[in-house]
Amino acid sequence: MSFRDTLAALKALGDENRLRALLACSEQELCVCQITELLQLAPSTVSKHMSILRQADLVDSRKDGRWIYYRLSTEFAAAPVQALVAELRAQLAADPKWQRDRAALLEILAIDPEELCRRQARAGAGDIAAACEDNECCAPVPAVRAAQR
Amino acid sequence: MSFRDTLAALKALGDENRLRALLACSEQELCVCQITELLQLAPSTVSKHMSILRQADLVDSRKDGRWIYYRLSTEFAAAPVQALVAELRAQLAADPKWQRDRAALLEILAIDPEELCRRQARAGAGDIAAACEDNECCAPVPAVRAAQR
DNA sequence: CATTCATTTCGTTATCTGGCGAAATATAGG
DNA sequence: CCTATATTTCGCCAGATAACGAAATGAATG
Repeated sequence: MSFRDTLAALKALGDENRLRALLACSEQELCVCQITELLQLAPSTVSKHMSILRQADLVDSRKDGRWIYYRLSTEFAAAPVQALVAELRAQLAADPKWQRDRAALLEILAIDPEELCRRQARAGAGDIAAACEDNECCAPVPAVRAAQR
Repeated sequence: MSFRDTLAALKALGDENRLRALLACSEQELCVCQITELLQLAPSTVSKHMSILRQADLVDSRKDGRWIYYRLSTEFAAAPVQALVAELRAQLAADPKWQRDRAALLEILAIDPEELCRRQARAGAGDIAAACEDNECCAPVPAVRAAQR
């Protein structure tokens, strides 16, 4: 656990979307399309973020067929960060922003990943972005809600 | 302690020079010219960094005449970060990079701040940068060593 | 009250980073 | 083997950020 490693971990955590992704993965194992749905970003962007988190030893990845699942690293190389994430989860339990993510996550998890990917493919580009109006948070799961109508 | 505050703290820590400055300040109270000497950056740059650390509630500042002293915040608003910094200091005790900083810090602290500032003013621009050759770390305290010859 | 000087603020510049879409990769199913 | 599809890699662009020097600020000293 060197200075360099610690710095990499802190850099990785110092981005809003990566922090949200990490916290989500700390709840339970998630595949890229689920994180994509949560963060409302392009799959390529999410992939990049997860790659950064993985290189910082903050998440582990597991391949299952076409899907790749990410989860909070069980034994971080970055030990100081482990304590941080634990504290973080405890502290943020009441935070509205994180609560919204948790709620969205429940909706996402209710859908079969295969079905989720199909909806995302159908949504295409453009529709999703338009659904997000308030800048305070990311809109909860447009593709999901669109499909519910 | 909100998501937003935590994120600000993590962003603040995700810069190499700020992390070094914070760790140095966690050892003991330091004025800007001392941190400037440690990091080998322009005073204005250091001032900016310390401002970011202060806004993130990671350091406190104290004014004493013309000098402004910074130290690790005693009771961070960002509680999770407090645990992190404590862990960090313990883990990094053996890290070569941090050891170099500690050694440089001892040299710097041996000099009266007033004398240190005078030397920095005399060194002017250009001389200092040229002294740093290896990219692995920042050269230890050119202004101090130059004066020792 | 003018000067000195430690620090901050401001404006500019070069680099880094996050975002996207298109193309590449890899895996399941026909 | 060929297609469909989940993810990654690549190339690019816009906005963020770290660095500097110059000018402003504010406190001690003559």
